[in-house]
Amino acid sequence: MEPTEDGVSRWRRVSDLLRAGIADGSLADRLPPEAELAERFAVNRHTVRRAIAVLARDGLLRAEQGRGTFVNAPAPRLPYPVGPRTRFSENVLAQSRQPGGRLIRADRVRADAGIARLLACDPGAPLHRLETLHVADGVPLSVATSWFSAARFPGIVQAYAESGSVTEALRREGLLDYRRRETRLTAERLSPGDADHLSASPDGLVLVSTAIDVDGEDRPVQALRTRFHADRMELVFRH
Amino acid sequence: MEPTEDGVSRWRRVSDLLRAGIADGSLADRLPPEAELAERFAVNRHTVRRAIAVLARDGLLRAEQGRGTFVNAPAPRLPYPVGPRTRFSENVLAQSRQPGGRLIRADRVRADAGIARLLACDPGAPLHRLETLHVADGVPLSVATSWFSAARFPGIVQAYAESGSVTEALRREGLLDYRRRETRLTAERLSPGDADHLSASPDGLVLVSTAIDVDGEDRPVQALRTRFHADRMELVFRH
DNA sequence: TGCCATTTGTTCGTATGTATT
DNA sequence: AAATACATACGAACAAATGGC
Repeated sequence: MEPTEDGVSRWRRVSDLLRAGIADGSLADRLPPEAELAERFAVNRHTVRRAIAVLARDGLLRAEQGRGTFVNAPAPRLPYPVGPRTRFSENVLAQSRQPGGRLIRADRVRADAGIARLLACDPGAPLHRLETLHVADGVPLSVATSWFSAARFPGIVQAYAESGSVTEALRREGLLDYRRRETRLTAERLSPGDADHLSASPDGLVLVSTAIDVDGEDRPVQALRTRFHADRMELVFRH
Repeated sequence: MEPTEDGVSRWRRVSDLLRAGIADGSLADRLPPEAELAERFAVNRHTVRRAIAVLARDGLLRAEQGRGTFVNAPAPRLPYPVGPRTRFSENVLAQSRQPGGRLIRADRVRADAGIARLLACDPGAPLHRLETLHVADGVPLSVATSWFSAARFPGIVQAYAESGSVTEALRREGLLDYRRRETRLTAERLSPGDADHLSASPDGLVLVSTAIDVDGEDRPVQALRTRFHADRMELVFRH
């Protein structure tokens, strides 16, 4: 028997092919019978069945005995406007959904070179680092890591934990208003930890936004690295 | 002993973890010794060695007997500012690189529902569809599909083929200026065709931008779906 | 109604690849 | 190098549900 040359098992490869076919619409509505798929992918029907089982567990497919296997329509992506005054709660409420969030982790770190440049502080400066999860109607949409000056915002962790909102936490720390200065975007694969928090398949994709928020004097107050689940939302920029 | 429950062999998982660590910078410059990595990932040293061998073959790592294993620095991402007046050539020139582009394909199509909504035209309206490739210093950065009204811009294909620039082609068709109204962003895996045009590995990622350009009277002139190679550039939004 | 083709669900057995001891 | 345990893959047969005639 031929080995799995690239370290990925056959059922997994078939599963990925099916997932891609569903995503690009070439497999619409109803899947061909297992026997036909087995022939098409040159694998045993067991292998096809295992691939289907995984996708069914993820909610993409639904197998009905005697009838066939069907493609579940995916939820549409939630539009997420990004601008100078982006606020997660407002964006979610604007779509008639219930926003929510929770603190995953908080710790104190020292600024590395990259963060120091973003926050315009000295490398090694003490920072609060927060890992937060953001949900709409109970569905996880994004995970964010944010860095704040520990000197300027000593109680930010406590304030966030109590209020569940960055805007409100900063207000309690004396900052009445802030705005987004810059957003940089790339795409990445989900890290295992993020996949866990987002209740997502580990081979999903995220839009990674690295952003700087500044106060009224244009001084950075927050560095932010947000991983948006690419299947669940799309970022919208109005120019 | 934990099995490979998810269909991916252990050396492959370790390989992916190392690749991710290299990508996000948590494994910089020099790798820890194999024995330490084996302990960290809770696998045998043989497994770590196999994982490293794969990455070394791909050029990400370089193992030197008796010294250690080192990370080869990847090319940095090209920053690509996006705003109301985004022009590919200007962005590339601003990074001291030589912009270029070529027409991959051009044909006439009829507007489907989605494009009709974007272009504010009737479904079924005749359109020119252009598939274009954009490069900097000979490195492919993005592939774009754009749609233009065939009635309003009858010679757009010819004009683009001759000038290699959308701005210039529209000018020849009588449109002196245009601007970006909206950009929507998601992330996807590379399609096989795009991977080919971008000279990229077929499991690479793209940032997918769906945008509308409008004329002085705010009427849509171009619908645009651009796939930016996520490893080669990052989109920058100033707010 | 019953019959039959189709399709998914289940259970054997057997062989091979993978990771560790 | 050998032994062990587990995961993956294939083949064959049969059971159970569905739908058309």
